[in-house]
Amino acid sequence: MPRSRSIQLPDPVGLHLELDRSSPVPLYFQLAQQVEAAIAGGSVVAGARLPNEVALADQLGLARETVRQAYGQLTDRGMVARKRGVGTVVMSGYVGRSLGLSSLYDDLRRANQEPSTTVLGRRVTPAPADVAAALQVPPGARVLAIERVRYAAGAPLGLLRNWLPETHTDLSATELTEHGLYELLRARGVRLRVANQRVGAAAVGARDARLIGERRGATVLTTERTVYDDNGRPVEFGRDVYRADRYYFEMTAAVSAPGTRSA
Amino acid sequence: MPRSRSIQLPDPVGLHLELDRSSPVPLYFQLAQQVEAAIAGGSVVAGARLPNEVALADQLGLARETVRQAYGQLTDRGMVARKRGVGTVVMSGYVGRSLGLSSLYDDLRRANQEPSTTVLGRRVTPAPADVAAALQVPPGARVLAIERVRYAAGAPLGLLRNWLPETHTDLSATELTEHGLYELLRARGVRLRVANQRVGAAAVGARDARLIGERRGATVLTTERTVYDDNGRPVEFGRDVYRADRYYFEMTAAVSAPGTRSA
DNA sequence: TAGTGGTCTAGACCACAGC
DNA sequence: CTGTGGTCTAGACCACTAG
Repeated sequence: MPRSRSIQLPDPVGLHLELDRSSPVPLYFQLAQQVEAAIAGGSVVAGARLPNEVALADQLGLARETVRQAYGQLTDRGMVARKRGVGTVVMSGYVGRSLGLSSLYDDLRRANQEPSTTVLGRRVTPAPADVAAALQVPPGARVLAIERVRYAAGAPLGLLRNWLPETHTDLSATELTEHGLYELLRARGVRLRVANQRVGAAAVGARDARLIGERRGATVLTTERTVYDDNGRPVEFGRDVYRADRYYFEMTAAVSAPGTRSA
Repeated sequence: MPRSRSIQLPDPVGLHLELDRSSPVPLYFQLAQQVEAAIAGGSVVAGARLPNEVALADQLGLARETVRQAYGQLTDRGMVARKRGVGTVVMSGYVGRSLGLSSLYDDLRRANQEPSTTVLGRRVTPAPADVAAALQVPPGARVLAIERVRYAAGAPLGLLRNWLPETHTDLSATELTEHGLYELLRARGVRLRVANQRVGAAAVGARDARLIGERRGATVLTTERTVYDDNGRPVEFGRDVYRADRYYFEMTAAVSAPGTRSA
């Protein structure tokens, strides 16, 4: 039985962490980011134990709750699992790409797939009934309808159709060609909060097929999505169609239950 | 009619909440559940403002952080949005069904669709290479392979194929007919923590088509999934095939960023 | 029994929104 | 300015796991 300073079997991992107390970025967030980077970067292996809360709080001069908040964030994202009496362990199988509000554009860019976009159409038009319902505007209200094709590695990946309420009818085709839609909205001060998405499969129609370089009737992945801002107002409704041979969704879900604090 | 206190425009909603301090269920969790029930039950409408933290903490005799933890949980699930200087507002468009570890079985039961299951096969077999990799066992290791068809409203919905590591090779066909797989695992003390899932679309093969009452080549929604327990060990690998005309995935995602605390 | 996370408290100060 | 949530502290006590 080892006395004071010797370490046990699954020894806590060594991390060099540096917090900037003068930064506007919250301390718990800085900490979470750095630990996440260590995990994603491979410098902390799956199965490794992270330092316990008390020790880490002490080492960093933080309160224990602050460390817990950071660790809790990693728990929510499924990067680590925590158990009483045991510790905080790095999960295996983390794919990193939970279904956030990052657009496909962001995803691909991250994967160095060099995505590009062609804007097929951009016009202000009266909202069809289903779009109006999703955007919570009166049927026939002016909305911006956008149609784009996304390419990756030079070949078409999917067809993106978006509708935006009147507030953003001034988005230009140029902007849309060069930036992701959510990126543009964020730049305009829109704070995206929640997305509801429905993912299904279908046989593609003739026109859509042509646009994405498929045969009519080919299998495609379809999504329908409404995104809300922090006022709870719908800011985008989208219907996308992806080539099944070139795209899939990947997501990570972590359970939440008592004993599985969110922070 | 309440007191003659003059309220502002979007007045905080009235909730009758009761906490049981002697319960083993954490206070923040009880609170979150009750508020969620009020929202889901429609007694609190989208756009309504919830009581502010300080007032609610005072009313319930809780510390503010405890109330924050409850509200934070609702924020994570996309049910409410919170803004400094404004308050906590119930989001519209909440579908309730974020991609947790609930099985399709659970989902359908919740929707009163009366699901049923037929176990087509259940055998212990050497793990194929891909399954072994996902379950992190040596290729050829003994695993339990299950094949089931899920029915809803009397018609086949999808084909479920699961592989479990040696620990649970004793699950019986009877059990699997009567209970969801995750339900059975939980009953055995397995604590599911994280799932990685990949959703795609494909044209169904001849054998699978027959099993789900489709024509060969019909469009199906496919998923591939690994579920991990709280030790970070894989406890299930699954490949499912759903009829595209009868099933889709629906999920809610909430953004996380500083200023959007997880709790 | 010792080590770990889980819950909860009672404060403090700050940042942002809206009047 | 006031009201709201966002962050942080420094404790306390409890519950679970492992040796």
